[in-house]
Amino acid sequence: MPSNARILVMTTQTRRERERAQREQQIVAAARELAETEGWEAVTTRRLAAEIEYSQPVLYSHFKGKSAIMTAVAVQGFEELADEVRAARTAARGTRDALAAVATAYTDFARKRPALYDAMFTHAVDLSFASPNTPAHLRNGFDEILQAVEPLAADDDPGILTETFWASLHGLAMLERSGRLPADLRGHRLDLLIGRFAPEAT
Amino acid sequence: MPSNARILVMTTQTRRERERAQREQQIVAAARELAETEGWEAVTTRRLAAEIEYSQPVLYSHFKGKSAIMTAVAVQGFEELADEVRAARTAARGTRDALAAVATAYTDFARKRPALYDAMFTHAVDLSFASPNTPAHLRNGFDEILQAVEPLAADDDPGILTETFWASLHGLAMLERSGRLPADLRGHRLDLLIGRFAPEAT
DNA sequence: ATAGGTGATATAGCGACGCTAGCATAGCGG
DNA sequence: CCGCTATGCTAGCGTCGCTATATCACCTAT
Repeated sequence: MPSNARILVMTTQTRRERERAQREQQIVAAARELAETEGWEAVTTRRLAAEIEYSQPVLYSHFKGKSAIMTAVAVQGFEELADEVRAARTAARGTRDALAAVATAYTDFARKRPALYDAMFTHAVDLSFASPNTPAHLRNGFDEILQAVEPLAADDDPGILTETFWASLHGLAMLERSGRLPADLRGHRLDLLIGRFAPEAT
Repeated sequence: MPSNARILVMTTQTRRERERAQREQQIVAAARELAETEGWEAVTTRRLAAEIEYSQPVLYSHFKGKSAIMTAVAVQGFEELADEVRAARTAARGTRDALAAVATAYTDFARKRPALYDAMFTHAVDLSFASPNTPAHLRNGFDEILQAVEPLAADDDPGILTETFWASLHGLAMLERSGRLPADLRGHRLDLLIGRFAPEAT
């Protein structure tokens, strides 16, 4: 019977595709966990293969190469960063509070997930940005910051001001993480930055 | 004759030391040039050895490893960055102009020498910073920015404010270089940043 | 001038890396 | 039940940073 045969084929196909998708997620999860616990230099294709209990070449049937795996991890990171920034922003009351909450959430994310943040911004340069074909998850984080900055833009372009504020947060996160700024003054620096972008207590 | 012998030994010693120092500089220069023309991924120890026309192991009689060579390049970069920022600052008239000049000089440096800037901030994490034993060249650049920021500090701590401003410049430079901020709005972003740190036209 | 000693340089190789070619095998369709 | 497809494996290629060992040139002292 063709209909039964088709259904059978379909189900085994879907099962296989499901298993394939699961394994792909396993790879990404293993890469992320390994990077977060031992750093990206410990993430090798052999190590990843051992982690998912498959041989090394199967990675290349899922991803074009190691950098594609890192990019997949980065995409996960962008989703989570957007979530955390959104949560912080919506929980805040006033305009200035919202900006401070966003800034704190952002830098906290970078500090608490350094390997993930590295994948997003230091590696994975092939990820498109600020262009029409930018994936949605990549824009979401920016839009969250935009929401907090926009009320403070006054005569300035909100988008450009958001870019500037975002860059400041990124710079703070990067320099702090490499030990180039004293860690104990982190709160002071954030306060000063907020003060410059939201002068009056609103 | 012991005196003649000593003198002979000294001169050959000093000649050797001079040659050694020259070769060491050759290594650093080769690494820098190779990185600036083909990127750091093209800088391999074999490639460097070929460039200075010596065998690979001689590199390890000068430097502990490849990362030490990159650190040496980074130190050169810090010296030059400090020079350029100082030149820009001393050429400026008013307070706000000085801040703008410093900001432009800094981001221009990062944009025009991306490989050098990468060595300074993305690689070479082992370079000590913000600690008592920080080498002088590393502090000079910071002090230059401090000179421009200090008059604008008002009630805020000048050092912490400088750290914050510096981080903003660093973030702008990094995000622009990876294509995450549109290049054509670079001037706009700098203007907005300057406006936030030096509100009134002084 | 020459033998002895010392330091500097090169050859060769180690283990690990990202990645790929080619083979075996398991599971499907007819 | 047979043949095909495609999936995953073993093995290996070229390159990486780095090092152990050998060789050789040069300086010292007789």
